[in-house]
Amino acid sequence: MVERLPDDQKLTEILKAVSEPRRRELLTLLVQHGPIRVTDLARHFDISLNAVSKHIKILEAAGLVCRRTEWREHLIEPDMGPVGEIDRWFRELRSIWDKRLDGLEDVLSKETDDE
Amino acid sequence: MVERLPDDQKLTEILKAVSEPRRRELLTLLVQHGPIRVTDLARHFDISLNAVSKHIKILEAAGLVCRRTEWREHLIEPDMGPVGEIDRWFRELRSIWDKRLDGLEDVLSKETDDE
DNA sequence: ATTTCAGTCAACCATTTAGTTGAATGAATT
DNA sequence: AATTCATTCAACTAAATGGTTGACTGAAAT
Repeated sequence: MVERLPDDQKLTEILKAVSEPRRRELLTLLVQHGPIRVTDLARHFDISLNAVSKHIKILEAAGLVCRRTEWREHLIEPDMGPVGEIDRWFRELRSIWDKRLDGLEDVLSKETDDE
Repeated sequence: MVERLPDDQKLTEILKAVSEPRRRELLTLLVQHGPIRVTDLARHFDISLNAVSKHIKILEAAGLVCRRTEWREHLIEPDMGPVGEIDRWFRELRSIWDKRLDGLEDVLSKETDDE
């Protein structure tokens, strides 16, 4: 069986968050615009304010966004940090891949025929 | 309104594909193991062969995996290529962010308040 | 000729997801 | 006192998702 890494859950949360096109748009607007209120954010999209609010909660849970609340107004701003987790995963995967290919060269020198 | 990039759809496909923990496990096993048959792949997981088959199709559609079919036997092997798309997206996002921060310094000197 | 086998396809089910509308909250403004 | 306002919460709907079981295919092995 395949071992499940401990940070798997967090990585899943991050990846699921950014796999939604609208959430990526949201994120893009956030990095372009900087801190912005939920309502103003919603104005740029053709979905309801509520939908935007929910998307933000998901981004927030993933740590991709943080919120500074000042009574009614919630200032939302992006946090690129968690995207590094994705990068780390990718890097690890590639390292495993490379390691295997290195090992393969040894096998090739022995001429062990296997495809 | 927010502009939608043309490669958005492909990126979504890739991200959705890897956002599924089991698919990441599948991918991990693939890079560790190299080309492997669907059935052998499935043996490592506690879900049905059919479920694995479906996951592979999704990975394949995203270009993360390719398949060499030889009659009944389908040899599956990973392709890290598309993960670069994720990286590119991330990099672009960060570049926008950095650009904005640079601009912000100018704004701070002018003190033009605008939301 | 029958069975075995690797894999997909099809139909179905339960859960999650993205969206909606319609409250409720409670300070600030009128 | 009544209204406005920014946001979330709750309930609902439709669609997508991940899983299952049960065919089906057609060469190879018995």
